[in-house]
Amino acid sequence: MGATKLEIHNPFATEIATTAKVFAHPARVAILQHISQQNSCICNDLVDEIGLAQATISQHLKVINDAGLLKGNYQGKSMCYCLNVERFQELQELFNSFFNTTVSNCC
Amino acid sequence: MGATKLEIHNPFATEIATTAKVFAHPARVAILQHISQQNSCICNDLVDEIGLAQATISQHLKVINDAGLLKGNYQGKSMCYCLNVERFQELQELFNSFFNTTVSNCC
DNA sequence: AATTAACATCGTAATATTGCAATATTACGA
DNA sequence: TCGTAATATTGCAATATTACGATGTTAATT
Repeated sequence: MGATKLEIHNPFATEIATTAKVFAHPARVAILQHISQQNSCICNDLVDEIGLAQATISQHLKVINDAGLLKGNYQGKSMCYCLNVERFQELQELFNSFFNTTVSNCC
Repeated sequence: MGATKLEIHNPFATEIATTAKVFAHPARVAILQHISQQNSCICNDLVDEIGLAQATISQHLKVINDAGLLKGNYQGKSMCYCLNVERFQELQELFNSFFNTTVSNCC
């Protein structure tokens, strides 16, 4: 054995874990920060900015996108990646509901 | 190649990612939930509760503990695991500062 | 149509994580 | 101190993730 036993855990725990995974790699966090810091739509200066190969950045973008965190469209030849703020806030609330319902009752 | 290139990312991104990893497994989230839901100190009924082997639970507890999230002490023969609420809130604030500084400026 | 720029996808190697059995270790009671 | 219950550690197999070169795809430009 070795793989994660996803099916045995409660849906909320699974949802939190799935969401956390998106943020569990510094490159993805850095990509989100960079997209956020630009005041115009940004394409793959991410490759220069983050310092990983284009294929790798693209792969990370896919993970972020699969979480519903991107809105993209074509502008000329290059993609435009923007943050899906609504979804981002949804995830923030998910985390906060986890944090806020987890308390200590002993010691 | 294949391993995470940790050194190339900014410290904040690395910190968020490291923290997120703790929550990036449903078993660890479930463990935190369970510890939180008990009104007395809890030991390894976690094994029954979560449905993983004792060695596996112990391993996950180590990850959670390494993040500073546990306070434990011995009670009779068994460990008492409690949430370190201060640290937990610290991490919540860390996440929120990430969420709150990440915004969308385009599209 | 051919070229080119910007991405995406595929294949694969390197590394990390997960899970468990087996084996320590630790702390208590007999 | 011996036995036992609870937990930690070790070693290893299975699986997942990360990274990148090579190659495909798409859309604008020539």
